[in-house]
Amino acid sequence: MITAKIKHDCKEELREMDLRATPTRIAIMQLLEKTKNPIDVSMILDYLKKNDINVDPATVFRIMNAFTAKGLVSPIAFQEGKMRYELGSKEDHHHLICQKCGLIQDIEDNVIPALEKHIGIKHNFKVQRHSLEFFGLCQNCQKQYE
Amino acid sequence: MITAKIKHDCKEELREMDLRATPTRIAIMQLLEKTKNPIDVSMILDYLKKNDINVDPATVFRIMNAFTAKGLVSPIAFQEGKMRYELGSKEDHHHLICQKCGLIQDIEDNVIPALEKHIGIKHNFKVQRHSLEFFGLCQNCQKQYE
DNA sequence: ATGGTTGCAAACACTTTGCACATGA
DNA sequence: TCATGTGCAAAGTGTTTGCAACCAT
Repeated sequence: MITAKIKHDCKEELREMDLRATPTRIAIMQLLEKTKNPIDVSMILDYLKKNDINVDPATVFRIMNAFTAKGLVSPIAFQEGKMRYELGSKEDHHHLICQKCGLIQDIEDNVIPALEKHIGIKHNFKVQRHSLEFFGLCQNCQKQYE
Repeated sequence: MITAKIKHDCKEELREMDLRATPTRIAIMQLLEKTKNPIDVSMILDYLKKNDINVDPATVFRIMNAFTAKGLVSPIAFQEGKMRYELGSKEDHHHLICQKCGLIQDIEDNVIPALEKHIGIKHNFKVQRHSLEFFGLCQNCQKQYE
């Protein structure tokens, strides 16, 4: 039997987090859900504008900070001088970032947890979170240099 | 017998890279050499001011960009919204960053190269560089929560 | 009704840039 | 000498904040 795929109600999800379900917040949640890659504030603004929701950038920053504080999203910084955000706090995946076309792929990982344990023991450092990204060339962009 | 520890002449090092050895650049090189942690521009400015070298921030940014372009330093971004720099392009170490006191420790690593090879094979992604940092609590700061 | 949210304007931090002047090789 | 480096001022991003108006509950 196939388990029912619960299409999560963003409105519910927000209220559960003590956040009021405003149109802007709902739209951002929907964007986050349908976007696989970490997105930044300007991408969010573009999306909202396309959907006739005209918001001030400051509001989006405030929303993303609220979402982060509630653990709804994880902030992640590539080396761009700005923050990106992705849904949830999926600790066990990392990113492959193509330096040419910007493609972002997720990769699963099982070696970092072991490394964290090792660090705890050897360096007496209590790891709370980590950040691991690989920068390079995706399959497509490699071809163009052959 | 002890191998002679060559105290590298910053002036030489700069000229070898086709960079003119100005007092500011020499001082920054010296700071980088004696500082173990990655440092940011404001730290560099503080240091220079203490040594009676009064420079414009723009100049320091230009210098760090030049150093980066020549491979003298590696830029590294923690999650702070600014760049830090460390000498050389030591690819095989990572950082433990204490979220409470800011202490930065280096750790050696041998597992990432294997992971990169695996990524190349499995995902057809050509890794050029990576970034790995662990955020948490150093030995000292852990004690204060006991 | 009322406390959380937003718009707007201003401010802040980091970084880059144009141009004239200064300086290292 | 003269290409390179610097100071200064201005501008460009990304982000935060204060305050009055607004709206979800």
